[in-house]
Amino acid sequence: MIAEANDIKINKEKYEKAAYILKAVAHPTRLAIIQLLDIQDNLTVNEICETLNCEQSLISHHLINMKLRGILKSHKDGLNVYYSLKEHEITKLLSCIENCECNM
Amino acid sequence: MIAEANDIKINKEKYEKAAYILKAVAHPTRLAIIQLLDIQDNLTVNEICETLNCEQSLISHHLINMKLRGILKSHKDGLNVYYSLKEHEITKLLSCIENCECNM
DNA sequence: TCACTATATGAAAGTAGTATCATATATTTG
DNA sequence: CAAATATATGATACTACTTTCATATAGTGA
Repeated sequence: MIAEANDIKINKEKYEKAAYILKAVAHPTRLAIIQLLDIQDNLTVNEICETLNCEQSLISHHLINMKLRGILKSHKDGLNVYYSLKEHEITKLLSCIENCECNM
Repeated sequence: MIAEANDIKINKEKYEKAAYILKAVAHPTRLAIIQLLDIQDNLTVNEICETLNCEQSLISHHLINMKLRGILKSHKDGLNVYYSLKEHEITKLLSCIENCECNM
């Protein structure tokens, strides 16, 4: 067994947490939402739907799920609910993948 | 519609590719495999199984899938198949997520 | 060649994620 | 209060992913 192998077992929980976040992001529409909210904070559900040309209910499911996982935050004002990234840091996932040659 | 919105539509293919890679990685065992191979190249299937305390066939499925997606590479020598990361760059995904506060 | 080991394969079962639709809730305006 | 609008919810169907198991393949050494 290699040197740091034990660390890897111990880090099981770390990998579970990371996978939980990665799963929430590993979807084309979700990535588009993240990119969109990186460019501009506080977009309404409708604005996101229109921009991505996607049905309201589906976008709502995506948004709520990502909020649940701590990727997005939202606040309500009147009829509208405004969504933003909780951390712009998350967009680095995308650039990280773009820098990888693995998808060639 | 906001300024760069068209770019986001145009980048649809980019998001699909990125999601394809992210999906391959968004699993605790796969993350552990990646971390393991980051520490040490050229591990056999059995070494990985033993270290992660996981069944051979399951690990094999994971490895083959990640190889298919260009995340891993392998070469055979005798009975053994040695797997490595195709790009160590991919491990930055993990550190990127760790730096995010989203999973708190 | 036979037995042994390492890995891969493929089917089946189990589980999780995604899309769709109909409808509920909440807010605003007339 | 009724109508209109924005968003959320929940059930269902659909699709994709994961695990398990039995077995195949391929290489090694007696």
